[in-house]
Amino acid sequence: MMDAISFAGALLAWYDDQGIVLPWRGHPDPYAVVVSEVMLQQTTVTAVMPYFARFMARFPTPHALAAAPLDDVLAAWQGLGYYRRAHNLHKMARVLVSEHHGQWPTTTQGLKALPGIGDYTAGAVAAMVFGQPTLALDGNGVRVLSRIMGFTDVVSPATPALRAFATACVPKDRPGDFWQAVMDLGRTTCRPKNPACLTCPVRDCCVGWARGDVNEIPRLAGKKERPHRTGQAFVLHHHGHVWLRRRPDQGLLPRLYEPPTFGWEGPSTLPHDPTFWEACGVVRHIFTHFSLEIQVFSSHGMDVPFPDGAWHSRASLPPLSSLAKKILQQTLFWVD
DNA sequence: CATCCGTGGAC
DNA sequence: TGTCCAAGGAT
Repeated sequence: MMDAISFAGALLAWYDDQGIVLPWRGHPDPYAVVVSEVMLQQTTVTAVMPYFARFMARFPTPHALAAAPLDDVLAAWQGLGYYRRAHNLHKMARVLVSEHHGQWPTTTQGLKALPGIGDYTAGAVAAMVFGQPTLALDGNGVRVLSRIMGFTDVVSPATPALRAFATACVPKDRPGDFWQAVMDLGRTTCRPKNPACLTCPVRDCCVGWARGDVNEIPRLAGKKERPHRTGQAFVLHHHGHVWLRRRPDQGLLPRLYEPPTFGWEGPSTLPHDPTFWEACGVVRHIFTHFSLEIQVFSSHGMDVPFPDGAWHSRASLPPLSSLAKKILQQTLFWVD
């Protein structure tokens, strides 16, 4: 496995030379690393940056997070997506305080037992915070390592050949830096599309580059096609107030608020005839597993027209999804 | 193991 | 405009 050793050495040399600084790097506090890792799940560094800064200012410690109302956490998360992460992070803080005396587990098994921490995040925290030579295979790790190996089969973090090569790569003395270097290389150079092989610091170790089939690697499992849904939304606003209801605890956009919507989450009948409302056009939104087109209707000063929900002041709106904000903006209701 | 979970940016 | 995709996890 001399290839693995020389690859890791060249990658770390590049990492030291690049000196890419990120706000959650070099933190002695595991909490900052955990928060950043959870935010970074399926989310770009660019998108995470402002959220991380605000979140750490608002909830500086696990104790502060555990003591905060869930609605405050959701408000800090709104717009970032995958809201179950916010629920899990809040739950994680409470478990840490109540069951671990605020002490972080230091093993991958212990970390993985916490809500919101899976295989990747447990390995990443164990390596970056506690210096353990664990595997932290995410999308970057799979892409970078499979290209270096020239591995042309369908691949995932569970693929034995990939895990074997990764194990041979991880330097016992700098496992955290190694995985962060893999992330940096994967984001800046070994990108999914248009990889910058000409300036790659580990080109000489790369079987895919030598063979010229980097763009065919990795071969990922096929994705499902996205169905289309349609529905309606009714927006009431009056004197700087808007009628909102809270979504259920589980499922899509859990516990976020929205104007009443119908027809796109299963069978439902319209409580009002849209004919007598003001049509405000449509809002389109793309979720991971379906696309959505909502017809938006608005009316002013009506009596309480929906069984659930309440008026909310524009000055202190509850946590809203990006979809809810789009719908409100469609009626020229000022949000954000 | 397949499905469900957001969002915005790049091309 | 459509498509892909980004430091995944829970069920």
